[in-house]
Order: sequence, then C-alpha cells, then structure tokens
Amino acid sequence: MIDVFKNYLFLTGALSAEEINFSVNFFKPISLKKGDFFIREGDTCRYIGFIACGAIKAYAIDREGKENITCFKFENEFATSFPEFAAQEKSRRSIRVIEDSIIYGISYPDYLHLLDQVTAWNGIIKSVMEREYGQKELYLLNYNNKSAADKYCHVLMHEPMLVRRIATQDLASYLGITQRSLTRAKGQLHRPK
Amino acid sequence: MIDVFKNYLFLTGALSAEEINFSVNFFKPISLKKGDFFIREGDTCRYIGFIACGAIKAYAIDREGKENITCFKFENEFATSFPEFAAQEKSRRSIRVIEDSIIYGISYPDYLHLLDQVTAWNGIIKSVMEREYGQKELYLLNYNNKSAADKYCHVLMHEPMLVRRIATQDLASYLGITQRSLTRAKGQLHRPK
DNA sequence: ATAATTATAGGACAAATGTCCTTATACAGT
DNA sequence: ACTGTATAAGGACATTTGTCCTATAATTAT
Repeated sequence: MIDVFKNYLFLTGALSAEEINFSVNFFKPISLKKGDFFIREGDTCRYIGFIACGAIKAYAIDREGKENITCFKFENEFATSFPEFAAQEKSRRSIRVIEDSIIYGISYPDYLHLLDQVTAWNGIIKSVMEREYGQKELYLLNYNNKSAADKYCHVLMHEPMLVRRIATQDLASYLGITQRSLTRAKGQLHRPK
Repeated sequence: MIDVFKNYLFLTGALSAEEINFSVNFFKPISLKKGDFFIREGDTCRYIGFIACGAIKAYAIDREGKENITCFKFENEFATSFPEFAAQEKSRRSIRVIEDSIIYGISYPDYLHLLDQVTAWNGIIKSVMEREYGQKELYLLNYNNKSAADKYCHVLMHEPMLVRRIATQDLASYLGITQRSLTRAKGQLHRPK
C-alpha cells in the first residue's frame, strides 16, 4: 500500500526518489473500517491523511441535526481541510470513512519538519489547495441553483464515480436534495418520456 | 473622490503616505452611469478598478439567456476577477454598474509596474483575494440548498445593504431564486401568521 | 409636468420538491 | 443458511417554487 503513496509522489514530479523514501517515513498507516471517523467535528485537526485505498466523506451537521456532505475523496487524494490543519484550528467538519480504507497520516509537528526538510513539499501542498479551490468553484457552477434532474445528469456525466461508489442518501446530501428527489431523477432518466 | 481611494489605501496600513500618492497616479478615474459596462463577458480583462463611489454587479449569461449574478461590489471595494486579470484571460463575467459610479482603473501593464515599484501592493492584492475566497465560502454555506425564505432572512440579517440598494430582480438572481419567490418571502415575513 | 418606461407586489395555477410511508432487495453477523 | 439490519425505489399527498399575468408604484425621458 505504501507503494501507492510513493507512486503518487513520484507522479507529482516534485520529489527525487530519495526524497520520496525520506518523506513517507513521516506518515503512519491508519487502517479504518467503513463508518469509522478520521476527524470529528470540533476536534483539533491533528492529522492530514493520504488515502492509499478507500473513500471518505466530509460533512457538517446543521442545526436540525441533518448531515450536510461537502465532498468525497478517494484513493490518491488527501483527506483534510488544509486551512484548519495549517492553523491547527478545530475542524468544522467530520471526516468519515465510507469504504474500508488505508490512510497515511502525518501529525502537525511532523508536517512542519517535513516542509522544513523537503521544501518541494510546499509546492505539492500548494497545488493540492489550488485543486480544492477549483473543485469548490465547479461545484458552485454546476450544482448551485439547479434542478434535481440537472444535478443528477451532471454527476452522471462528469463525476460518474460518485454514482457508482456513493450510497444514494449520501449522494443526495452532496447534491443538496432529498433521497426521494434523487431516485425520482434516476427513474425519469431511465424510463424517459 | 481620489481621497476616498487614498483613505482606503491608508487604512490598509501597508503603504506610506508617499507610496499612496505615487500609487494613485497609476489609476485613471472612470465615470460610469447606471447600466454602463465596466467589463463585458468574453473581452480580455484589461483593467481592475477600485470603486470610489457607486455599485456594480458581476454576472454571467447562461444557456437560456438568463442573467446569473455572482456578486455585488460597492464603494471601497475592488471590481474585477483577479485570476482572469492576472492571467490576462477573457472574462467569464460581465461587470456592470448599477448606480452612477466613479471607478479608479489601472491597466495591466501599469499594474505590473506598480507591483514592481511598490512591492507592498502584493500584500494588498493577496488580502483582497483572500477576502474574495472567504466570501465565496460564506455564500455556499449560507445560501446553497436553502429555502427562499431562509435566503431572504439571511440576507436581511447579514447583508442588509443588499436589501436596501439592490433591485429586487437582481437580488433574486444573486440568491438563485425567482423574483416571485423573493417577494413571497418578503410578504410572509412582513405579514407573519 | 406629463407621458412612457421600468420595477414591485401579489393572484392563480402548474411543476418541482419534500415528507411520510411501504415494499423489495442487498448486506452483515451469527 | 438464516435472521436482522440497512439500503433503494417509488406511491400518495403536502409544501414550496416557478410561470404567467395584472395592477400599482416608482423612475426616467421629453
């Protein structure tokens, strides 16, 4: 599994082979089963994790107690909210594993050492953050103020992995509609007329 | 009017009095009347502008030809999309004046010279961009997947200037609802039950 | 000042979405 | 393999939102 992580780092093109081997020693493998928490809302954001395999959902609970999913992450992606981690603030979201996963986690002190000793990591983090920002913009553009049917069509065309791997109720939460509206959209599309 | 701009720069705390006087010479006053364009969608983003007085709306036209307002800016704010300006790309939005306004505009070549000669401007731009990012997050949090009534209540409590200065149809567009839904929300709130 | 234009509020109905529910299917634990 | 739990699809109805329209108020141009 560590090879998945090493391969990811290799593909960034930012690190030499020695730097990769040196870097991964800072990360500890964490094995989590479906349903386990990686971070709980309100706790200090102590780790960032690289998902070697599996999947997570990030969500906040609103006043009515409803789970509000803001994103999913899969293998070969980092799982955390960087701003909160970098500032060591309390997390505004929970991150929970939705498939059995292996996550390579790094603590905040180790993260600081790593950035200090392998400066190319600054560039890796920067590009991860830029991708995050771009994803947020795209979400707004594609899902904000769209009908349930439009949302489902878009996710089907442009994020098909979500349809395959995410439970209906979680996908509905991500799209900001009820499960009923999502199954209705599916039904209409598959039996058109 | 130039004093409004100078005062804004003074309050940033980033520039000396000499730097302020030097800086403002790069900006040219542009007087626009309600309805005039500052930037048209598809044109290269040639200027950024500081709004000394007045107000603008930024919007894109969707496939159905409907105006989709993404933000409003008022006096003492910068009007432009920085990423597109910095990359000199074609603008993905139009910026149009909704009150008679005086905007201090700087061209891209002058902007480069300014950053080069008064390096503290990098910090000013950075903090403006951070504020932009924060505003986008807040929009998502407060208006995405909320009912029309919730949206109106929130704007009334937390962005009351919009209710006072923005036309109903434009505010509805910003909130992602129809004008009918907005007036309905108003009616319910003012004649409760 | 007057006329023409534009903006706002709200009625009536249609369409979309949410709530509550039941049934069938898939999955997990023993 | 069997039982209990979780998940998905969809019916029936209530609520919300959108569309179309009209009447009034406000704004702009002449």
